[in-house]
Amino acid sequence: MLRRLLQEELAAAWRAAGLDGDGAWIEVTRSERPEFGDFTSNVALAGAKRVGESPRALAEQLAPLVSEAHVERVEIAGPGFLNLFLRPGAVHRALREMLDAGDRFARSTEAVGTRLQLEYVSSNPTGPLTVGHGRQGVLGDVLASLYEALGFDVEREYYYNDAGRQVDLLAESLWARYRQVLGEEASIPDEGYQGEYLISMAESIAEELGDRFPEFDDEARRTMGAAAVERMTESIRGDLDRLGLRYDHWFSETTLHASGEVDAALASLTECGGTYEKDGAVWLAAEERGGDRDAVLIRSDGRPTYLMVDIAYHLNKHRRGFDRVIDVQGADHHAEQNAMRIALAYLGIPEGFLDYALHQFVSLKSSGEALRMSTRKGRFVTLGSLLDELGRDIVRYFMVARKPSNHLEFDLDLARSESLDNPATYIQYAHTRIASILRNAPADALPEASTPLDVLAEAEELELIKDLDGLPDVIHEAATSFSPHLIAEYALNVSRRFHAYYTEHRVLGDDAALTAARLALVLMVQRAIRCCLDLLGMSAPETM
RNA sequence: GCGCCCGUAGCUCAGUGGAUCAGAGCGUCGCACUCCGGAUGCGAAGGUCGGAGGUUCGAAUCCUCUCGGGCGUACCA
Repeated sequence: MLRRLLQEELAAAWRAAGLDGDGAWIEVTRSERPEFGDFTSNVALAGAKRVGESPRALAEQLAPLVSEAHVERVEIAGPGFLNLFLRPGAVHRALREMLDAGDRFARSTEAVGTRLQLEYVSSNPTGPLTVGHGRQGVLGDVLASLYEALGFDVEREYYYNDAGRQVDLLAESLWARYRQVLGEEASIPDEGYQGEYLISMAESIAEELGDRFPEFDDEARRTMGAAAVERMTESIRGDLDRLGLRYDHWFSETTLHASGEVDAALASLTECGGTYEKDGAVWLAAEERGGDRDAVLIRSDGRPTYLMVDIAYHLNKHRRGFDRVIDVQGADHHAEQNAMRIALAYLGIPEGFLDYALHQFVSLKSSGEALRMSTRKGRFVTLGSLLDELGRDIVRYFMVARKPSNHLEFDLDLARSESLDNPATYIQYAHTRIASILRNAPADALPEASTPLDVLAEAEELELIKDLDGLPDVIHEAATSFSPHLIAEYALNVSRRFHAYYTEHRVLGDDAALTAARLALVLMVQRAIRCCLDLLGMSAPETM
């Protein structure tokens, strides 16, 4: 990678100047404009304070010490930036290395052996998945792929609860719908599920069972609950599958209760001094550790709260031997995170064990109208209906193209567009177009390992190569800052640069040497785009 | 009231560990094809980066205040 290469050379220059330290802190970035060279370093600006010299003087001192192996010349600009102009040969060598690395050119081995678990969606089987779950699912899945690209051993987990109070409420709501279908007056409980999805379910149950449950007794509760959970689980799994989300592990909350892990977690917490009793309930002493307020762990009626069970769940994750876990959650869960961190701190689990990747909500825009989502109130657009209309690729792209911390306004008009106005289509088209070039290329024109690349002299070609060369950095940044949108943006940029290059320069021509080199270049462009599409979970079509 | 997120071009958004940061897409207007997939490309117009102070040689970026929007602030999950 060119950036790392230059970083090392600047560090070498730093040492050659007899300055303190190894220069590992030096930053090198792609230049914004051609007149600022290919890469720029802030070494003199950031280093000035370290050695007590003026940035300008330090720059003058370092510039001549930069090796000429890759750098043609160094210019000092502005307050003391070092602008590095590469020799074309260095760029060609970078392309050669990428070609030689094959399909794994953008992957890293930096984290091999580290076990990471990601948990996302984790919706209970009490209603259909919404577009909000869709965003979380894509976010989680793409993060998982990104971490895999860094070499992590990643496990994707879905946590759910198919028993307890919420399911009872679901059962009662379904029973009320069922009585309504049979022509009776029946009302859904106040905290129940108002969604219309229970109506069609009630219809088929009424047809199947007739008037067998006039009262909401124990048997009705069990039957209704089981029927609702079964159908909802089926619906959820179907949507996840269609969105391309595959899990390694499904974790049922019930097992935590059955195994005694909830009780055990409470006991450990108490042993560590993290709990106290008040008003007949057991509380987490959060304020003592800097939390906003203490939180109930065991209600006065003896039932554990969601938080208590979640603590047991995270203890379970830790026991399973993961080095790190990342929970992907919506912004509405923010408050709970502090309590969880404090609980884990009490239990002596290292701070770096748990990370939260937070995301804001999704609204849909179609000719100006926006819908808010709420499962309980039954107001939402389902993920399923969105998939029906747009398909996996488009849904995934739009879900992940925005920074997670921002609200996502899903532009249905743009998503529906089948033309290249649609960025998802535009990127895929670049891939397809290259596939077409490769199909048209005569067999003897195809590049080989020894194909000379130095005939690639156009500015657009060198820029393209530098872009390709930067992909590993983009992947690293996207993973570690929980920012998969950087991949979408990168893919769009490379596609744009390719389309412009294609219009300006012919790949297949009379000059055999030039044709072979250009084929090597576009092959690499295609590989980079395919890598991004793979990471995003989108297809990379050969034809469209 | 308090906590978190967000306010950047008509619209949707990148950029927010300082300097070389005023950017992209869509929309609008104009231009370019005897040729590898025109489902492409090039260009133009368009913004006092919500507002006001402050720190600095330098702020969309850091600090304070303020306005606007979202989400929390349950013995719900």
